[in-house]
Amino acid sequence: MATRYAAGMSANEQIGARFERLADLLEITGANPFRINALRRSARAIDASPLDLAGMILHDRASIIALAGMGEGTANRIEEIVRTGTMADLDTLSKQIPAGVPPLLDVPGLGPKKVRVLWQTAGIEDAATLKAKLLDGTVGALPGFGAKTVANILESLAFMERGIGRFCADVGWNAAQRFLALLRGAKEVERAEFAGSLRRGRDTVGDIDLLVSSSHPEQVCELFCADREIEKVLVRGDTKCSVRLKNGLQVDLRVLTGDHFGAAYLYFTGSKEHNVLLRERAQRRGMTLNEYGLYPDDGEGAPQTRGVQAIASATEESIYAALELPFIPAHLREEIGADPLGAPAPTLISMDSIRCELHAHTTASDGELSIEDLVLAAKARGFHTIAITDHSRSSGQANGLSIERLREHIAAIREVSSMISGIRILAGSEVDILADGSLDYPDDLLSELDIVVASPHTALRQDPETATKRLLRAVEHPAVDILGHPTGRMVRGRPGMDPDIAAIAQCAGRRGVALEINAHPSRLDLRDTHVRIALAAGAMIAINCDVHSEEHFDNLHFGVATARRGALTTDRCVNALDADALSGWLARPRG
DNA sequence: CTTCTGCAGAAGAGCGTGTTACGACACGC
Repeated sequence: MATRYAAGMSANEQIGARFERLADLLEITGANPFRINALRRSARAIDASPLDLAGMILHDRASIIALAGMGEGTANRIEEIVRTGTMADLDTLSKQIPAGVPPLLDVPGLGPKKVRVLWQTAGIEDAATLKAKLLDGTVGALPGFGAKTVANILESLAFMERGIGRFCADVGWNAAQRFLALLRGAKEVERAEFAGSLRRGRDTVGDIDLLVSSSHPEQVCELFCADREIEKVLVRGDTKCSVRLKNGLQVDLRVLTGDHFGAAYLYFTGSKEHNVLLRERAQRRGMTLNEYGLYPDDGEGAPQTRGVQAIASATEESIYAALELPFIPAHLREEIGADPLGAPAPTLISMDSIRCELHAHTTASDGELSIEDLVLAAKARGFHTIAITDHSRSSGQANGLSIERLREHIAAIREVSSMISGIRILAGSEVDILADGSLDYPDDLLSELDIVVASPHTALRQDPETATKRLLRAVEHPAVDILGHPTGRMVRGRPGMDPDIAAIAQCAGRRGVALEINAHPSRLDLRDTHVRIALAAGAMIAINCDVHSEEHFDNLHFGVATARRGALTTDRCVNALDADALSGWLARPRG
């Protein structure tokens, strides 16, 4: 919540943030929950939309209303923001509700009802006052607040003071792999998987959702809760546990029997919005869907407890089929933009389609591997090509190569190439795109290279217009093949630039330049929404690990997940080309 | 606020767990 209106937000995100804030305020006033939910849906649809909604609202209102979850009310509000720069009822509510009250919704254990009681009956208007009145006994005397609740809220506040929010995906990935190894090693466990936003491949995770099938849930919960990385067990039931690790990450475990696994996997993978859409669809077809299965809707409660035979439950595939839907890959279960449920899912790129790595560093600049070790590592991964792309001269902090050193480096790469067979080695460079869009080496040197990845590393706070011009100039340079980590953002770090991705992608498409998804979990740049925009504008996409050490090859799945979320298909990815097609691409005519 | 059924008005996902008060409610997913 603190990051709302932060620099680096796109125009859509700034509009979406207003909707989200209005929803928070209305929730505290006790407005119709369906209305609040609808506002949040609009906020997410606006955030994720590849369309320039502010630009469209005045002349193409109908296209906005046609999007899923967007109606007249949303269009009116967007128009109001565009015309007046503000939203009248948001301003009115902001005056009525003190600024410190909505953030209290973020305190685990507090929902809108409790926040409202705290504010209206105890005059608590911010986190600091809340803490004081928890400690002096004021809160404990309020209805609905017993000793346990007071202790839990204090605990939550202390946790929040540690400043931990969402985590980069790799933190979640590593924790999940460790727990899965533990669980899969237990004889009571038939199957264990991670679900949630980690399975959907988001660039950050708020917590980890683990799912186990077993006939002995209590023993599984006991094993799980005894793990030594756990700081605190938050919830401990017979089939459901929730813990917080020492690094602050929350991990939720749910145990079910195998015949329900598909329904549970679907439910815990989410997104929440996707679940709601599926359940509404089930209702319309006279069925009811919960985490145990898809059942005929006979109007009674909880079908799984009454021995009702499920229509589908063991696999996700069977449930989608029974709902007359194509199977929707986890990466597309976000209910975003123009992706209404029921549209046929594209055949997405997958890990085994990736045939080469086109962005890697050696000890010549800031990598850990020699040319030879890098090449052998790439060969061991089964790649037909590895591109060696050390930093250029301006990247002093990364030991970028001078013109002379690059010439020597090219010769050294050619020599290794003559000694190692079975993989093609490209002599390249990750050349800096300077602030004005020029490249960091002279043209004649760039033309000697087999491949050029051009990337921005500095001046990442440029305004969108300057950034767009800068990147366009790089894409138009005849030597450039790939635009590396185009915005320079760092996940949970810096916002990076906010250029007009559509314009850049359109130019890249014309010139045969690929836009990179940098697979490092701290970058994931392009991000998922950018990939959609770039594909619509006609660009090819690269998925590169930006290898600095052997383990970096293992980051590929993060990049592929981002690509899948952006609906990238194999035919639009340069890393999926076979060796000849890749050569053909690199030999394309340059204007 | 949006969507769907029928054009104005209703309906809107479903469950486990914990707290607080002992059936009901809030919360979080």
